[in-house]
Amino acid sequence: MKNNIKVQRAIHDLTQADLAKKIGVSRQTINAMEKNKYVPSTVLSLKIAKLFKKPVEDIFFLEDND
Amino acid sequence: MKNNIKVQRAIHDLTQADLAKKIGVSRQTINAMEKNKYVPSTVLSLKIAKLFKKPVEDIFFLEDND
DNA sequence: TCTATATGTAAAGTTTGTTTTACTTTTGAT
DNA sequence: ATCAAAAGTAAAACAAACTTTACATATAGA
Repeated sequence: MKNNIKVQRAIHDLTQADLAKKIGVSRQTINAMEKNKYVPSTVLSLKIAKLFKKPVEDIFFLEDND
Repeated sequence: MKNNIKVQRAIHDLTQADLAKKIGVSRQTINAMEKNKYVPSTVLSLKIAKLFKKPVEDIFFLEDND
């Protein structure tokens, strides 16, 4: 799975730390998500999508190996 | 977080085992999700949404305590 | 009622998400 | 060139997702 959180952050002018605070996770969690180190929970993706006012599918993308 | 997987299954006439097989998890995982035993990964919610041809937000819902 | 299929549940174990702390590297402004 | 803020990274520890096995309960049809 991939995501475009970094782009959404840029659009909304948020640092990783800002975003982390807003959705209630650590900054490292945001960083790891952006670097595709792991797959976040559905609660996290829903929160991020809500914050950025986009559907989950516009931010997180399935890949062939998923 | 809540979800309406059971309803979607009914609409598509799928058993828990059917759905489990289609998205590549165990039947108990589907059962536990329906009973809100845990929060699935974003890969799972994307796959389920894709299968049911609905946005993730139409199947999974944030609650106040999330 | 008998039987098959679907669903619920539980425990143990493995894998993976997430936090915390801490340090390094990059970037941008002065 | 310097400095501060932002981003990258890593290891240890903990929490949660997910699997496997196994059994119990429900439901519907013959």
